[in-house]
Amino acid sequence: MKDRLRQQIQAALQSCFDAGTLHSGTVPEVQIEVPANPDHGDFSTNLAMTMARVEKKAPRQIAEALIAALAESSSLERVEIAGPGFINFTLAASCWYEVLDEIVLKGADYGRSTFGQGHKVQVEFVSANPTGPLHIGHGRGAATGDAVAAVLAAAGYDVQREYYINDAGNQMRTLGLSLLLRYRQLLDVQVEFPKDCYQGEYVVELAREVIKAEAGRYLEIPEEEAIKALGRYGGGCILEGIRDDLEAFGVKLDNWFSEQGLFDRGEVDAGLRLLAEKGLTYEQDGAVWFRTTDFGDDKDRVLVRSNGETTYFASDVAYHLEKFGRGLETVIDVWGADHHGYVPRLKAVVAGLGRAPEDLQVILVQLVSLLREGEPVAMSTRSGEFITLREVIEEVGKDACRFFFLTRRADSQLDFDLELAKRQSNDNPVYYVQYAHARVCSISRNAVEQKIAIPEQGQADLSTLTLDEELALAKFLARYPETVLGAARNYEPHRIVYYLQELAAQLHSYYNRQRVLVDDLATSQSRLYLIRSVRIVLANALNLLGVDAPERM
RNA sequence: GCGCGAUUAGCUCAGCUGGAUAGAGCGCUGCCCUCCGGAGGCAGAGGCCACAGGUUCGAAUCCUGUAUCGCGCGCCA
Repeated sequence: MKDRLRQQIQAALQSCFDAGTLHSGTVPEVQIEVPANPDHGDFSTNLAMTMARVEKKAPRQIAEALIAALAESSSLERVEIAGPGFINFTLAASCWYEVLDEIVLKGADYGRSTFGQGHKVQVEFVSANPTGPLHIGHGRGAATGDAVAAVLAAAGYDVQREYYINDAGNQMRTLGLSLLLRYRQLLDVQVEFPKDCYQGEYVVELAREVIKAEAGRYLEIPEEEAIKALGRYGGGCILEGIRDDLEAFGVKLDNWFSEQGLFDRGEVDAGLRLLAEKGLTYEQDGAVWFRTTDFGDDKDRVLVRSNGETTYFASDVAYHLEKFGRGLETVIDVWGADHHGYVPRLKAVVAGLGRAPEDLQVILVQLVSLLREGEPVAMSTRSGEFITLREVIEEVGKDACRFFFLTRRADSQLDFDLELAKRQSNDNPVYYVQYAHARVCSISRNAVEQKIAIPEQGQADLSTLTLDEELALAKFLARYPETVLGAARNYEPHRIVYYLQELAAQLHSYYNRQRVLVDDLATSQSRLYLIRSVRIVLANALNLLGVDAPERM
């Protein structure tokens, strides 16, 4: 709708140039927006004001010339100049009826676009170390990454969802050691359990399983060997648990990428060599450094420690080299906000690899504070008393959990109240939105019972949809595709959440004011057609968030 | 100390990349079920968009400075 109007305006502009009523000759970008105030029409443009300078003419004069040149069009009901020089357009109702036909025609595809067609992007998210179960913060990262990926896919991008498994660093040794120590304790060997080992109860449980399966075998073999084996075993078990949790959370990854694999294939060495060849590294104090300061970082970073071990950062060089080697054009990493200091150095990596820094996008996800009836729920990773994602899913359900995680922009802190998330009332936005969907389904069921046929695509006589709130609904539905696109381009899935809440509100309001099923058959049918469109958009939007659209609740 | 991010209604937050009279939910006040699901709706009160400058036709939005808060600053991952 907006695009069509834009073309009309551009054509009018061109004919103004041809006729000499305007003479700057350059067609600027035509910005069209939906005015906040409905009295200002369906769309408005500030074109006359932005052109005032080059045209050396008053905005209103420019606007008049433009309007005069606008081709006669049945779709434009009213065009007027307002305020300092806005041009406001009001479209005929028939335009909005077409939107409904389009929605019903496209169904689940309504809202999808080809904007990103041909572009390969990857969203890497969660990527929690396999040293402990996923906690609530990982859950927010998962919901965010998954929704960003979904929104990008809807915008036409070719999207991969990936989990990077940190299975190569020191933390795997620490896990092995923690496991071995718990194992010894369970077998009545007196040992001290150091602070920097993993404190969580899950380590004890893992140790118990090891005993069940292999009894006291690890008491006999050399310590380092036992640590290694147990680290590998424990990491594998924990990763399985993570997979299960993500599945329960409705997150499907396309790829699980192992850091260890980078070493096994020699890609870490290859990455280091590449940087060296480019002259981006140097040796100092026995360590190898990357000149990240050349690319705006605060200080240079170590790739290879003086003891010969590579750093996590070296793995990341290899990993991102590998990613771009796959033909990905944009790589999106979703991180906890406490890692924000890491952004400049990874941007430096990307630049050092010869890519534009924008080819790497980092989405920082802020902390989640867990509340219960407004009171903070204590959690501390250090003592091992954290709330796992699994527990929260089991308590409040996948849908409420995902929805709440996405109600705020990623980089703002989130208070997540468990009791509120479970409540089944209008305090709770998840139910509010899902209920709108269920309500529409319920009305449709009643229609079927009353033998009122819901019109097929294109078969509805919509001229009975004359009420303001009906046209407002259609207009709002028309904005869904651009909402999806905006969410994709900005990596901001919360825009979908706000859209949903607004759409649900309009639907509930309409429901309370008007009956859908009335005595007049034509009116009933056109209204059924309208709410059918609403249902489609609600379902599509919820689907992007990974939240179910129930027919009954 | 340096860097990053924030600051919008009593509370929690949006604000469509610079537009017209700044919005929503919660909370508060008062209403609406002879009605397709009240898990709902309507109305009201509530604002110096942290502060001070600047950019321009126009600023919550962009720039500079100040204040306050959060986070980060290892040859850890």
